Amino acid sequence: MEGKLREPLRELAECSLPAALEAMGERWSFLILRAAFNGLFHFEEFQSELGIARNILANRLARLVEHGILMREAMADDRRKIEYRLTEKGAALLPTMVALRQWGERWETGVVATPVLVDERDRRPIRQVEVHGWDGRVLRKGDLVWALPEEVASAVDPA
Amino acid sequence: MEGKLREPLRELAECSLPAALEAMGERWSFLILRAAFNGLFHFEEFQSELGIARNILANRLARLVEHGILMREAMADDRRKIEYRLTEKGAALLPTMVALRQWGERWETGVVATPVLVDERDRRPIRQVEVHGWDGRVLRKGDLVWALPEEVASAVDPA
DNA sequence: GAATTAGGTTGCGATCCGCTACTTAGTCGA
DNA sequence: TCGACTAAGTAGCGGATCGCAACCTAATTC
Repeated sequence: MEGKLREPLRELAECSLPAALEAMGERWSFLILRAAFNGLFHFEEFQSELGIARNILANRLARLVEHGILMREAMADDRRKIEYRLTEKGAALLPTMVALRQWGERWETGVVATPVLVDERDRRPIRQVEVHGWDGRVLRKGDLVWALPEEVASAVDPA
Repeated sequence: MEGKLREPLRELAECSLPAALEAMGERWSFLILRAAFNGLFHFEEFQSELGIARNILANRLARLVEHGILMREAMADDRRKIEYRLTEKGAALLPTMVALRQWGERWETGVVATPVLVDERDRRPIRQVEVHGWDGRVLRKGDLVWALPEEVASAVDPA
């Protein structure tokens, strides 16, 4: 029952988790990302809201820009001001960030944060982020297997 | 259109993302977790597969045990051997880990990893991990708002 | 009881983090 | 147009963390 989910770790190069962590794995990166999701765009905003040291913040912002997660743009009306905003690639981290936050709520702080994240349309709380199979079933640890490309049932294939 | 998703960052204590990062935000933590998901249990397995320094590995394992993400248990048949295995809390990080990995596949390495994660039951690839609303809609950056508890539509409330 | 193995610990140099102070370029008000 | 101010960094430095190699200890095997 145990070793169902088994990836050949010998080929670490084939796994993109290290690559993702290369971009987002440093201290503060996720908190900066969250601030960007929350509508903060400027150096001083990040600095005062997060309480991060200025040189570290400068370093992280440069790194996130290098990795294409944030865009850096001087504002037209006041060219001192630099706007950092999420790229499509950065915005694509939303599920990861929400999943991590929900995990923290459930298992670390133990309380649902106030205010709560809701769907703007119906003002209901969002669902837990889960792993779903092709048929929509929620998959847990034991439901996953690694398969070679030729072993994968294709989407047009009837089951 | 921009600042839709806005959390009052002044109350950082209310957000559990920092708490989650406290537990999982250090170097190697996620890769150790992935190895644990992949059926590795022993110190030497982690060490040789990840190539992590022994003192750092010892430190991370102790930390993950402290946080209740891994369990540490000496094996009955050979009491030198220690088994580290995922707790329920650790297993609950699956969606976060898969989301991060999928993001890396899509945006960093650019290739779908081989082998591929499939649902054991139908051998089809799993879905992308997404944020869903109460009604099942996929929610993106602009679809989310923060709401105080009294503003949240309850599940029994008719829309 | 000697050799081996699992899981660490220790020491040390290199890197990273965080704090404070300083700098530089652009803007504003008189 | 000159001085004050502000946004976004950079520089210097002490402390913490990382990574490598060597060593250690208890349990097991021969």
